[in-house]
This record gives sequence, structure tokens and C-alpha cells, in this order.
Amino acid sequence: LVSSLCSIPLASLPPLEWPMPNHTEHYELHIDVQPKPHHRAHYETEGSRGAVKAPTGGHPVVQLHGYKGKEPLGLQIFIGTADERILKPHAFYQVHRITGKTVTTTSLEKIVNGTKVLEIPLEPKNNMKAIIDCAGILKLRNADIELRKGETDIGRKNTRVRLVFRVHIPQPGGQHISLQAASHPIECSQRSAHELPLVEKQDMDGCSVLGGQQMILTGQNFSSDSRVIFMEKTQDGQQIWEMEATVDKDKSQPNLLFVEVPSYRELSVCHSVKVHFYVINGKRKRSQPQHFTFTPLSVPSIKTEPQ
Amino acid sequence: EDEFELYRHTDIRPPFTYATLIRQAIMTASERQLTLNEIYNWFTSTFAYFRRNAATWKNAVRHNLSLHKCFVRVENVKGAVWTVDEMEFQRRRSQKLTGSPTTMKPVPSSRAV
DNA sequence: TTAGGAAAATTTGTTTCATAG
DNA sequence: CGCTATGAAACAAATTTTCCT
Repeated sequence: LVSSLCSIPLASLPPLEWPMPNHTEHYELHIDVQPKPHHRAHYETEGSRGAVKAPTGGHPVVQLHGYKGKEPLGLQIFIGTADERILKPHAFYQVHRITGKTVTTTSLEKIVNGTKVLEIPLEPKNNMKAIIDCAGILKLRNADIELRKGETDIGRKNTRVRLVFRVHIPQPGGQHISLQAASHPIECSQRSAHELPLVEKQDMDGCSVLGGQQMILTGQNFSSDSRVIFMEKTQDGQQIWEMEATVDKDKSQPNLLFVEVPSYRELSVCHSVKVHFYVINGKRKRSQPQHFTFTPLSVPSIKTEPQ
Repeated sequence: EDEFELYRHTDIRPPFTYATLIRQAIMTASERQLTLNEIYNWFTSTFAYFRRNAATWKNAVRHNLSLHKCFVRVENVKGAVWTVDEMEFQRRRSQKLTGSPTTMKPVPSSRAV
């Protein structure tokens, strides 16, 4: 029934740390429904904390577009990192197969290679769409992982992951086309999920170097002492600019922040500048850096700015 | 770089102060910054001596990090990392050299206490 | 099994005291 | 004597893990 999914020999598949496109000219692996931004992972000393869910209460949904074949394919799932580096299996987390009673409608199997991988069917009769309701997240102890020779990552404050999906589509020549899609980041720590500010939407992605405009941030865990800091870094990571934006504390709510964009450090730049900003509560609880672009005052001749 | 090769497998205490070693660890890192844990790892992987009595030397490492001004703690997206204020580090070193007893003692007048 | 909350345990940082050189 | 490097420890704050309903 399910065993046929394993038709592709494991050894011939590309390593999990290999970068991979989410689409080719003919196919696309797409995440129709993203998982919730928070999912408390469980430790081996605890009972399961269930499957990752979608914001709506349902579950994440993944679909493969462009597949014309009649045979079902296997959709692989594993837990990946969510930092600025390229995606790789997360050393401190593993997927946990939820053996749901009536809840789990999908079948699955487990394989390893240092990291656990779930595989569920992607069937033509379901339009190659799969509902991911069988993937939970297990947290491994930092100390246990850090002592492994060869592991250089640090577990502390490294609690964000992404669900990673892969499909290997058989081709005429006997080879495969492999696609991979990673979900939005998922915060797995109880504490971080409860205290770290999270920016989910921003009013605008940029404005002129003069700033002064109001930007509305939508998100979670905003508080009265939330501050917003704009900053700029060079390629080698050296921070060269930092400026606190003023926040309208009166209007702000737990999930809404009204920010006045500060002016850029240099008003006479000729090209737009990409910077970042983040929300920070207290001394250490800061959100992930968000993107923002400052555009020059006078654009040489390209196009005219509205207003 | 591999000037510590001798100590990597021989269990003898490296003849350097903690401050010197910590700086070495940090400056060896690609981005000139390390988390406390990474500094610990550098010690254990570089010196056989520090693969024993962890509680003791780890305490000393933390002690040195916060005691010396040349070690600066910097927060970033993830936890915090330690960096070296090279200017400050060199300052301590030069004081040790120029401050040699015989050269700058202004002839203290002998006096009973 | 799944959820929430939070006590218990660890880590990471700061400081102070004492002592050998 | 004054000063530096080490050790041992008390404490506080931040974070992780284990426990309990």
C-alpha cells in the first residue's frame, strides 16, 4: 500500500543539506497553507504536543503542480533551520510522526540519516495535494547535540525551524527532478513564542530617505515598552548605522505598532539602500530583522515618484 | 594558528594567561566573534589540558570575559557574542612592558611604617 | 494524546574575596 | 608594596528542561 513510495533508493537521493529549487520549468512544489508561526516542540521526556497546525486551525497544505504522471509520489518532510544561512537539517529538532487515531488521514514512514524524514503520499487522485497533519516537532537537548563532534551550531536561542518538503519526480531517462519547498519560520520555544515580538506584516516596504512617514506593523507580543530600531550592515556583517524610530505608544496594541520611520543617515545617496529594522521588548527580546528600503530623494531620470 | 599543536594532545597547561587564550580564540574565528559556548569548545579542542576540570576553567573564562574591558559583549539576533577590543587589549600588554619595576620607580623614600 | 503553565535546572554574566608570584 | 593572574563562590538574570494538572 505505502511501500511503493520508497521505490527510489535512499542512497541515490541528494543530501538533505543540498540547496534545491522549489520549481522548474514544468513543475512547482508549493505550500498552499503555511504552518502557524508558533509551535511548541516537545522533549523526549514529554508526551507529544501534536501536529503542526495552520493559523486557521487546520493543517499546512502542500501541492505539486505540473505533474502529469499516474503514479503517486512520496512527499518527504523534515525539520530545517530558519536562520540567515542556507537551509539545512536542524540539529536540535526532529520531525515527530504523529500516529493520530482518526485525526491523521495520511500514511507515512520514517527514515534516518542523522535527521528523521517523514514520507507521505502525493496522489494524482488528490491533485497531488497533501494535508500535513502528521508532523509534530521533537526538541533534542542542547547539551546532547553540542557535544557531538563536528557539530558547530549552538542550541541556545536557536529555536526557530522550518518545515521542509521534498519530492523526487521520475524522468524518462531514469533520473529524477528534485524539488524542495520550505515553510515560513516556526518558533518552537514556549518562552520565545510567548515573549519575543513577531512582525507579521508591515504597512510599507520602504520610503524616501527623509522618512517621517508612519508605518504600521502587524504582529504579536508587542508591548508598551516595545521599541523599533533601524540599522544598516555592510556585506561582511559590520553594523554601520543604528537609529531608534519613535513609536506611537498611545495607538499601539499587543498586535499593532505605529512607527514613525526615521530619516536615513545620508540624505544625498543616489541609489536606494536596503536596511533592516526590528522590534525589541526590554533588553534582549528582539524580533527577527525585517527588510526596509530607503529610496533617494532625486532619482536621476528613471521614473517620477508619485506625489 | 597551529602554534598550539603541542598542547592539543599533551596534557600540560599552556603557558598563556586566560585573557591571551580567549583573545586568541575570538580572533581566530572567521567573524572575530564567538559565543561563550564556542569559546569553551575552542579551549577543549585546542588544549588537552582543558578537557579536564571543566567547572574550574570555564568559571575562569567567564570571570575573565567580564573582568577585562578588552572583551566586549555584543548582542545580535541570536544570543550574544564576545568580541575583542584590540586597542584595549594592546593597552594592557604595553603597560606590562613599560611598567617594569626598575625602569620607572621614582626612588621611593625609605620610611618606616 | 494534546495543551498550558510553571517549577526546577542550567547557562551565562557580574562581582567579591583570597592568595601566590 | 602594589599589581596581575587564578580560583572559588555568591548572586542575578536569561533560557532550557522537566513536571504537573
